[in-house]
Amino acid sequence: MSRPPKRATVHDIAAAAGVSRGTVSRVLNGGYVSAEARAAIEAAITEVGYVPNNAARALKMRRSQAVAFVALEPHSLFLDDPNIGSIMLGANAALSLADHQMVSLVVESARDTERVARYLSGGFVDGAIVVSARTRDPIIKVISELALPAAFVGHPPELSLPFVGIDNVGSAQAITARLLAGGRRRVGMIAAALDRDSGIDRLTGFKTAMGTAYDAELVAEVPHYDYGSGVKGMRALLALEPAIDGVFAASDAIAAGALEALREAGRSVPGDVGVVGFDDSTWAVRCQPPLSTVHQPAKELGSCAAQLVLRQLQGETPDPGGQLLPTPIIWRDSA
Amino acid sequence: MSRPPKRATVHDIAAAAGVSRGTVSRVLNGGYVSAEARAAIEAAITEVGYVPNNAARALKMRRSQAVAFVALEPHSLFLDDPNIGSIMLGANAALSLADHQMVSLVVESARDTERVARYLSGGFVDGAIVVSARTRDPIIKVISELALPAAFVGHPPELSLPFVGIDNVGSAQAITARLLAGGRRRVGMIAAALDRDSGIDRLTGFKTAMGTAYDAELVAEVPHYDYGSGVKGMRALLALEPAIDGVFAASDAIAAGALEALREAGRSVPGDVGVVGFDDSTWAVRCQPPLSTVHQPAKELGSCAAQLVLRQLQGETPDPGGQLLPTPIIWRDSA
DNA sequence: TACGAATGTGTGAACGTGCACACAGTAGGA
DNA sequence: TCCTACTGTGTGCACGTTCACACATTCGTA
Repeated sequence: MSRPPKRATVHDIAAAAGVSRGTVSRVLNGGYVSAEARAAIEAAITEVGYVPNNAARALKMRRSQAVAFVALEPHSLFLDDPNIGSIMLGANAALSLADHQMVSLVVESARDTERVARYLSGGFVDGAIVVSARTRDPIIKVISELALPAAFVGHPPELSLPFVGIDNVGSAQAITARLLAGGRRRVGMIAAALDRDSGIDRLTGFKTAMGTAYDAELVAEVPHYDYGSGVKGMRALLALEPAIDGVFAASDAIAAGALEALREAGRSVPGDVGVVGFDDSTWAVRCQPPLSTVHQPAKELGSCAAQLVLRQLQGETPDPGGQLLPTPIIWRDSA
Repeated sequence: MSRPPKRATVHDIAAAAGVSRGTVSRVLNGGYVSAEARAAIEAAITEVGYVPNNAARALKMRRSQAVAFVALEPHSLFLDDPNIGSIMLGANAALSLADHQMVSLVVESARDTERVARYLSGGFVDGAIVVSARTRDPIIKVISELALPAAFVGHPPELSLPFVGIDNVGSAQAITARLLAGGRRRVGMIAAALDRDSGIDRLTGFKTAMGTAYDAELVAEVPHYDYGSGVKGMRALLALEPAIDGVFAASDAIAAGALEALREAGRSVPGDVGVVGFDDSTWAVRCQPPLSTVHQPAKELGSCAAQLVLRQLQGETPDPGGQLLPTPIIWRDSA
């Protein structure tokens, strides 16, 4: 193992400028410094090529000015979820404004879990934004034990931890209601990810909107929010109820798959069957016909989560209730 | 600003176990320790709830066991590029095996550039993987000035820095050649991102394959690798040359857009027009018909870049020539 | 007996930073 | 004149860790 080359420190600056370390520190961090001393030190800084050592600063200050963005289940997140990129960019923008560095950590294997837990607890970050946490994930335990300032995107796994999310129940209910208002009689749902709260909540919203018309037979359960699941789910629904005339898909990707299955079966959309999705992702506009769907404010989710962490960093005790962002319904041609 | 709560240190362990700091350190890092002392210390560790302080360790060791994954231009990267997720996961897997933490940094604004440069130079990371670098990006300057062990995914912006990529020229040439072998006469290209080397190289490969049949008129230039650009590009080509019977799209997303424009124009694929893409992303299989395309080994690109950094961390001087990964052609139905 | 090697433990220093404190000089008001 | 306030600078210590070194004990062997 080779050690990195030695770099200039405040001592070197002080020696080059003919002052003491303290004065250099005051130039860097503010304080009473004479004009001559300041000029000499600033010249010395560029001369010796000084870059501050974050590790030393973090050790002394107990602050790293960095916030982790922890992506659990990144495999499905990065490959299927259309929102993760926007959430990250939203969080980064908010942290950037507060001069904090966002560092994304990916937890894929058990090995990752342990290492990330060490990383979070080791003083390299001041707080964490956690996406896609499942209840009882080991990372959550680490965060609450360390009392690390944190915010969750999505439903809170522990009631005491702050989070930001969307009202999956209400949104699902609203878009289903609008589908029904169009005069549809036999309306089904392709429900996905029923091991996640988002999946469960969307199903709950659907049930609520359907009321007495709800028929458990007309719910096709699929594992993931992806295109392939949509194709399979729609085929299953068509086999079960050929007279189906409306479908709420738990995601846009599923809806796109459903359109494909409907095309196979020779049904027209929205003529024979109305289809609505969820997410307002790139899928929605590229489908034929474009999807009516629920808009997810992904960027805002990211920036709100970042704000939640930043506020804790400033000593505020966060509102434990969490925060739900509005989700406008986008009406296009598919229903 | 509230300070985080005080946490247990090696001193606390030593006090609890009735030994000295040195012995605790030997338990943690290896060395001669008696069985009793070891047992007492291990009990004390769990008792006081000790977690090592990375900042202090990094300061002393001049090693953080972390490698940065720097995403430049994340806006287009995270929203348009289908490969970035796989590249990240590949890099993370390789780093994870070597017990290194991957930390992703996003550079979107000028403010980010400066902060990330500080972060990279501050001792929080031992090396960096850089994706989507443009020549003369300020980050590149920082990396080469600091002599930070680094690897680039994509073409090298400086010839002296190691990189891993694919042979864009050769791949574009190969798939165009196979398109021509099918008997197509009037073959065009939708070329994108001509300010990036990948975009330029794919165009060069196309020209080479076309040889004397190359007609600059039949190249539609579009800004990005996305769906919308594909629709516009194909419309332009159709307007220019209604008899066009083959198209090489610079990405799968563009190819998908081209299919849409062809459907609008009432052309059948692959009957009237053959279409090939690039990337082998999720677009390729969800299109109707599925796309013939060039497979990008995204996961391998990530893991190779990680290896390149890890090897430098172990003192090897890297092969400055870079490394090109094979890109198999996937033949489906679109041509 | 004496010596070196192997095993086990404690102490001091250092990594680079920021801050509390001490100290010096000047100015202003009671 | 003395006390206080303000400006400017230097010194020592602490953050939590690792490592070199010193020291102690046991054992095998010349």
